[in-house]
Amino acid sequence: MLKIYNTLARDKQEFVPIVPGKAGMYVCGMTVYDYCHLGHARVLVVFDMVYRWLKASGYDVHYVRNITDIDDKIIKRAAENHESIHALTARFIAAMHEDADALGVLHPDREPRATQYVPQMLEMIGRLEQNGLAYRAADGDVNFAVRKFPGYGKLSGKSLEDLRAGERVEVADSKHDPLDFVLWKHAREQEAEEVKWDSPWGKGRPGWHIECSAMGSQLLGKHFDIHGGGADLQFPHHENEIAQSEGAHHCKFVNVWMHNGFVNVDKEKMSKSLGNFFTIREVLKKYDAEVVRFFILRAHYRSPLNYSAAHLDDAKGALTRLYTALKGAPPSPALPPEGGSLLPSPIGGGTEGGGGGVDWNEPHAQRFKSAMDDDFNTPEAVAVLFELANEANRSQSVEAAMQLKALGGVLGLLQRDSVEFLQAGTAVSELEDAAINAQIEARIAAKQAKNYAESDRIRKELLKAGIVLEDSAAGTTWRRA
RNA sequence: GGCGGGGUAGCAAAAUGGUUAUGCAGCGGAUUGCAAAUCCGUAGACGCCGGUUCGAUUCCGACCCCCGCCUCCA
Repeated sequence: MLKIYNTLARDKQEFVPIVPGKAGMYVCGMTVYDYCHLGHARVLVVFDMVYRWLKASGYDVHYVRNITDIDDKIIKRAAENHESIHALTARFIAAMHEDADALGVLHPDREPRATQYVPQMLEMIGRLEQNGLAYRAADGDVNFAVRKFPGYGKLSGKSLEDLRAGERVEVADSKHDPLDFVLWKHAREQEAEEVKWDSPWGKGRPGWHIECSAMGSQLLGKHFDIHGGGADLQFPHHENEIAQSEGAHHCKFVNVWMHNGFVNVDKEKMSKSLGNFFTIREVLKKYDAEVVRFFILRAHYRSPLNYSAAHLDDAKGALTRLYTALKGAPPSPALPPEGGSLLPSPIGGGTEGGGGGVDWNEPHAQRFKSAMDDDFNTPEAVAVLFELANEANRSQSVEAAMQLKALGGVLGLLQRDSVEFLQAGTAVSELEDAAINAQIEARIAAKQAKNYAESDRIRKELLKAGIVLEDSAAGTTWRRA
């Protein structure tokens, strides 16, 4: 039985899908005006893990992750670059896909862009106006009237009084209430035609919050199962989504709200404004993408995750242990189809996923399942992986190794060939495989001649270049430190 | 100020009212020409003060400290 922490309830609750056997999930994705940083990586990986676990649990999942391709920052950046917003967003959407693929993130079922759903947004704004929840302000904007919506604040646990008391926003005169937010922004003279759409309220463009309400209900229905995003979206973004959706449709919007914790740097949230962010591609120059994925999944999704080189090194060492245990495992039956990993057969049978299947009756798998069912407790699930690695090492059991690999696959990990992982490099100037092998040959010759001084010299030299040699009965192998 | 989340061994990170988390690092041993890897064993913890309890890191209360949201933000 899967339990999920629901922000709306402030508690873990049993997941009960609206339609038995199906799950609809919407996650707020990126605003594409720059490269994704590690904070974005966390959302991508965390909800990819949720998506995979729901699938592994046998749900027919419909996963929607949107792209915000029209907003103030995009307009600003495009103007700075002297390029169209289309050119700008196209570039960063491509970059985001590259980053997501590298991290083993499966493609969502749908990836709607805000600019493709303007008609649906207009329709929704019209409904809100009809329902007396939207009004046209003096400046031409259409705003949502927060105080007309009774449930406002239920997600974030804020009351309108509290919000007003601590108010730090400069009040836009045109708003009836300082907390009202914009649904439709009137067009500005100087703006490009590209960012102007016709509407019953004049030319303009959508406010940020309305896109998720419109796309969510369009693609998943007016009422769906799971909505996720970073913890910083809880308020106001998700609060506003609820107000818009429920205000327009008069029915519950989302059953389960999930929010992932931040990536921190020196205990502070990684963010653009603080300038303490690291882009995914920057980090991937130094660290293997799977190490980054493992680093993220090793912490619980709701906990803060502190980023530092030392922590990534630690994650690398841990993942190396897992892959080392996989050395004796048979090679993968096939490469995964889309940048990710094999999806093992769903719990309770089924053959989908082929040879990557998990034996769910095995004790480790049962513990793994219990952990994942307990609000996606990946740290616990990963601990089970290490116990399986120990088992595989101790007993030299191929079954244990295969089970390890299969369970790792549920998290999108451990699907590469072990040697490939252990020898994978990331630095620019590295020894070629041929050079390494030549050195190894030379060392073997020295060893056979009992010239240990020479063999040790060669090993030390390789170690300086980051190459660790391992002698065994089967011969000498190498990996990168 | 309002609301919310935390403080676990050297580092990272879970669970749990009484019994081994787990990974890295440490220590002892096995193995190795020496190593590495691996295995076996071992040490080390629950912010502070009270309370409940036969027993609390785990429940309750006070306190100290950290972080987040309240403004665009994953």
